[in-house]
Amino acid sequence: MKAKVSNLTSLLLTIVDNRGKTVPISESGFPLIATNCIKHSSIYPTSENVRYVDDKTKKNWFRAHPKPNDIIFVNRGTPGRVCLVPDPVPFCVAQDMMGFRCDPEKIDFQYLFAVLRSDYIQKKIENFHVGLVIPHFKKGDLDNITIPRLASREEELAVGEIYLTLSKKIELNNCLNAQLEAMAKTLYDYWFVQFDFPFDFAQGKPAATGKPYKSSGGKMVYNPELKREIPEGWSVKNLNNCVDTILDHRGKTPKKLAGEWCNDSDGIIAISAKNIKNGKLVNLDSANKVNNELFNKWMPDKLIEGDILMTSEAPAGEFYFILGETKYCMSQRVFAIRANLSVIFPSVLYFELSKGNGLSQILSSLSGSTVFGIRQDVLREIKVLVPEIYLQELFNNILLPQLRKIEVIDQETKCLAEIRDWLLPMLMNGQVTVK
DNA sequence: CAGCAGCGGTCGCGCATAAT
DNA sequence: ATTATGCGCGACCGCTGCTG
Repeated sequence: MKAKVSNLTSLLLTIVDNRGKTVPISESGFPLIATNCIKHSSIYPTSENVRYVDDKTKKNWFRAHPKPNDIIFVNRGTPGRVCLVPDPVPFCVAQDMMGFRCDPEKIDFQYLFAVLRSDYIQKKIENFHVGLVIPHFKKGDLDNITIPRLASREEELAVGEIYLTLSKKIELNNCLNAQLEAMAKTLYDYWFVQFDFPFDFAQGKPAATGKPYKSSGGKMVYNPELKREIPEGWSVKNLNNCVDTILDHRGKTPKKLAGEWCNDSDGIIAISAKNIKNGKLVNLDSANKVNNELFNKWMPDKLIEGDILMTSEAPAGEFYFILGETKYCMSQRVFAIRANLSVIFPSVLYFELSKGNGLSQILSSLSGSTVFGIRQDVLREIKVLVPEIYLQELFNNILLPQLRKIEVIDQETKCLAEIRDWLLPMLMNGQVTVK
């Protein structure tokens, strides 16, 4: 039986298109999103690097604005990436993308959205790339994109809804984690930046049930190294004096170790700077891998729980706290900082470096001509605020379970995404049907 | 010879303009 | 006016070759 297909353009009522002209930007106003906001990791556009347009521009400048449930399609850069437009519409769209409005008589947007995100369509779109330097998808080629159709609109809607339900659960998880992370940061700020950690003044020591230290008049002492007051009894040390070791395998390549990258699914992931972003490991699918033999040669000293991964350049100063899975190979541009447990808890050091006094020092210590980075000897000189050990323990007891929970939720999210992307093609070709 | 700093090249993005 | 593509830059990537 010949599979049913529809021409993409025949399914659309309108195409919102503001390509070819540059939107006048203002300091504030209504958000304007660019192609970098359209990612398959999110149903709706993200708001990274958003710019703004004023009211007048919003009203008069655009040819058209997207409406809720339109599908935003990227034309240039990574052509074919799509996101849905939420209700109400919280942005205008800049150049290099188009908004598809489905004809409800002909197709449900949920289904078209899922299909457009499938590997099948994404690969098709790749074949139409033009442009010598930057891949570009021509509007005219939309006519060449055919959308596979199922036996009935009900089935199509069900497929679209499965895709969206899984995607929404993934977003919910991400949202939950963002909140957990924000809570952790708030606690850190409250205790170690504002110094309002709980303190039992009668006993003269930190206690979970105590009063906020600084605002209750706890004694502060001026510290010349940090150039500000810190609680009495705390110290400031060079990072060098807070670590057991700093693992550094930058510059190692498989060739040098008489091996090669291995693409087996059971290979060990080699993490480079590009894989660490905002406290998470990212894009691990595209990371290089090594086999066990090479791994042992490369990393005689393995990573352990509590190690802090930090990028050294391009960009410098991204962090990841290792919990749970530790079997990673350290590739280019990554240090692993291992806390000296008699001085500082790893969780405290992680927050101090990535959120507290560390990051600004790291960023101001960068050097280099083409690529900016930090040298290991400079990194070791970074000043670290070391709280009283008992307070560190209190903090760690609260934070560690929370960080673990975040890790577990991230794993679940990853799993859901795998299921979704594995299921979609089978739903599309009718191998699996929804009843 | 191992460790590691940083170089040269590519990619993708925002924007502008050439082509139609 | 609309559509296609060139330009320049910063982010990023893999690797080379210097140095102790």
